[in-house]
Amino acid sequence: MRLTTKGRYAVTAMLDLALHYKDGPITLADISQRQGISLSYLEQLFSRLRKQELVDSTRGPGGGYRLSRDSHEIAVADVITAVDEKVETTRCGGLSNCQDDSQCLTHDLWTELSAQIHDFLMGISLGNLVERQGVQEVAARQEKAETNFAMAKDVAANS
Amino acid sequence: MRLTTKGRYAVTAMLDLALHYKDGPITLADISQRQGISLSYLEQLFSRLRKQELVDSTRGPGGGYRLSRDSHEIAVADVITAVDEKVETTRCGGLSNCQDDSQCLTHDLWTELSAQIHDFLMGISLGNLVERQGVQEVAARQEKAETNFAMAKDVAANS
DNA sequence: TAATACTTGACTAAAATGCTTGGTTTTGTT
DNA sequence: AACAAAACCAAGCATTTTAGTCAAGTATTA
Repeated sequence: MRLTTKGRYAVTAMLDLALHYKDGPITLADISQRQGISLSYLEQLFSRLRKQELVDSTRGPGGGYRLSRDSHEIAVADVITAVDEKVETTRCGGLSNCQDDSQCLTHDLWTELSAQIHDFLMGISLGNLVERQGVQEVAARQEKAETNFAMAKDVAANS
Repeated sequence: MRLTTKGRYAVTAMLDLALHYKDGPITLADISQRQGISLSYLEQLFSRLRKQELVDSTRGPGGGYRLSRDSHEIAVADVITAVDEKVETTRCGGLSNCQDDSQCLTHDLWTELSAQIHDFLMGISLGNLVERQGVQEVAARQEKAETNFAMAKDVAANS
């Protein structure tokens, strides 16, 4: 399980789809504009996302992409593994060409940790994030308002 | 919070240190041989680990590295952030140069997810992993013993 | 039939990766 | 004092990955 900017772009784009689910098919041009990701890079990402059947595409005018299933049925881990091609993580190939016990030991430890991270991300769905945001949005607005207020006070004090 | 091969190398090396904690200072040459990581790459990684005060070094013959504190006091997240230099993750700089609400929304969502991953990895210490392995090691040995026994029986049966 | 939208592939600049080489210090041992 | 084992440092380098661009398509439908 890797976690790079590539995966972040994919997750961000998928979240955009989840947020605009009701608006029918979403064009990549829309996502590109909203999220500041280049159109052709999105095309690459969505090619993989479609092959993994995470999104459905509609061609022609009025077409675009939409999530293939409910946002609660798509885990963050699904999105990340879809765009990150497999990299051979184990140097010993998972079998018995290890040099000594120590090597296998730490490899096992890493494998276990990696599995835990994967499980963790499997437990978080796109819908999950969007929902949580719905709740926090209010709090965030309030906090922002407070900050703005504090800053305004500072400005006033320094003038 | 990124999660790349670089971080994996660092965690693997630190786990090696944790496992050989009793053997006094561990040389990078030892880790290099055991874990199959090049010496100079380890030097780069440990330069950062030392600056973050995750390891103590001793120079001269008989020297080497050891964990700066108990393996339970070092989180996996500590190790990963030590070797991964900061990358600007937010396109809008965290402030108000976002184009519209949608952009900020998904950025917030990603930030939240990233924070969750970080928290998760903060909750896992090196000692934690080693302990868990300690439990599994016995099981592995037993399984191995059983296999050896079965193989010995086969050999006996075929003679 | 033209516009819209998706597909494919070749290409690229920049960054990251993993390593090499060639040192310099520091320090225990002989 | 000489030596060797180690940490430390820095420049450079080949390869891969990233994050795109560009161009030339194909499919769909107003």
